[in-house]
Amino acid sequence: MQGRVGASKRDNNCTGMGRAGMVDSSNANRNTLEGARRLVKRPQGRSMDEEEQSETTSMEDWDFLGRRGEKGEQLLKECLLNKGLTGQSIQGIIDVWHESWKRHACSLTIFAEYWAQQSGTVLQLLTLEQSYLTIANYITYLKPLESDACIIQASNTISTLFELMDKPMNSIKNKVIEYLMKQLVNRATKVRNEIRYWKLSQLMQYISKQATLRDENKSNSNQLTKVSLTLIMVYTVLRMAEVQMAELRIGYINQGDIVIATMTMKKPRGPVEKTLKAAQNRTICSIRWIQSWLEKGELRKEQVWRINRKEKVWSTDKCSKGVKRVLANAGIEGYNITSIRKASISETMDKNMTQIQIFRWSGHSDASATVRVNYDKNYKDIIRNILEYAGKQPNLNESEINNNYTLVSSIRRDASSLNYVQINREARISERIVPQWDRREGYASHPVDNVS
DNA sequence: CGTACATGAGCACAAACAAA
DNA sequence: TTTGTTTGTGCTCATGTACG
Repeated sequence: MQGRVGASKRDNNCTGMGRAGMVDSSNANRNTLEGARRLVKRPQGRSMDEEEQSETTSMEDWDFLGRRGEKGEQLLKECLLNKGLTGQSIQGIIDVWHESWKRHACSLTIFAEYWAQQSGTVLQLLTLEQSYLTIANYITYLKPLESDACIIQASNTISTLFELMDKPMNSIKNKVIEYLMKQLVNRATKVRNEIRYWKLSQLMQYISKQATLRDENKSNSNQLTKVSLTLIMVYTVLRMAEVQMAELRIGYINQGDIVIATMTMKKPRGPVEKTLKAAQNRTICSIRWIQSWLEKGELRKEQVWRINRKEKVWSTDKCSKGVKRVLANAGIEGYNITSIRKASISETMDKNMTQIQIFRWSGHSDASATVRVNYDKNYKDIIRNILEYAGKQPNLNESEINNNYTLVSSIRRDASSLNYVQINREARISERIVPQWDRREGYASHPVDNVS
């Protein structure tokens, strides 16, 4: 039987959409696509296929039924099924995509519409030789129609699709595509402003004040969740999405230990476990806050924010908004969630922690490059001061500098954070001299860590 | 929810430097 | 001058976050 369960379901859906005001021409095009799909299907109709049908077309496999991404999802699955992947394998790929899946699906929908308009078929996509020509024409077609961000996304998505279809890389990404995209990408690049971040103390003082409310049992569960979430972000410098999918292990909470187990999606990716310890100051102790929150008992303890398909607790959106609320209440407005991470890291820098310690803690893999772009913005003014100072007092000798010690030392102290690049360089040199030194273990005990 | 915007890792390339 | 090596920089793309 060639009419697969999923296909017939989609057919129904399509006619439904057609009635909802689809223009005639595109309806016709859909038919060519559908027709081609059946043609492609037929030679593959083996006994294997029978098994696939039941497992790949059950209801919950369609994430975007009746939504924007529907045709994209359809296209992707058609292509990959025809490539010989099982439904389960495809689902595996989709699961890995996390946040990206939504975007890929929507973006592929645009491509599916374009391809249908070109009277293209799935079969043609499968046998396409020089994929970059298709991509290039597609990009050119989109240029007058869509925003820069949309076209960049479209280009990324379509090359991902071709990659998954095992087309050679040099037929997907080459100079033609690069040049076509250049203008768009340049326009989309953010202007690097100098931004002054808020001080962590501002947030901590606010939370500290809230602790009285907490102790008097006047905070509701919602508030406790938000503050706990914020504190976890401050202490662990995990990203929002990472905290949101985290599992809290509270077996040793009475000894003042909570383990946060999660996954990082940004590289270096993989499982991460961070331990929260009880802090001396109980008003801003994350353990105390989490404890009070759990005592409210509205959530299942081991899966605090986790969302699976059935049971939704706090989505990333909700978490993000909650934390922003806390920031706003603390008087920190107009900053995004990631600024917590930056504020935390900047705070440790101000306190003269060594760069290497900081980056081991924050999980950056190439510290100097990351910092160069993101965490030195607060110091631009200080640098300006230094330069101006040099201009005003060109001929100071050592004793005169000492006379001006208060000014100089304050500048020096603030500027000490600027030494990170040199410290890193020293670290690299040491590594070469002592080749047996293990990179991962060595950072903690290495003498560079003692630089203050 | 769909889309726009932002971030960060890794890569490729080029500048700078060193050695032949 | 040519060739080899190290260091620095910009670009790309996957993915996180914000916005309307």
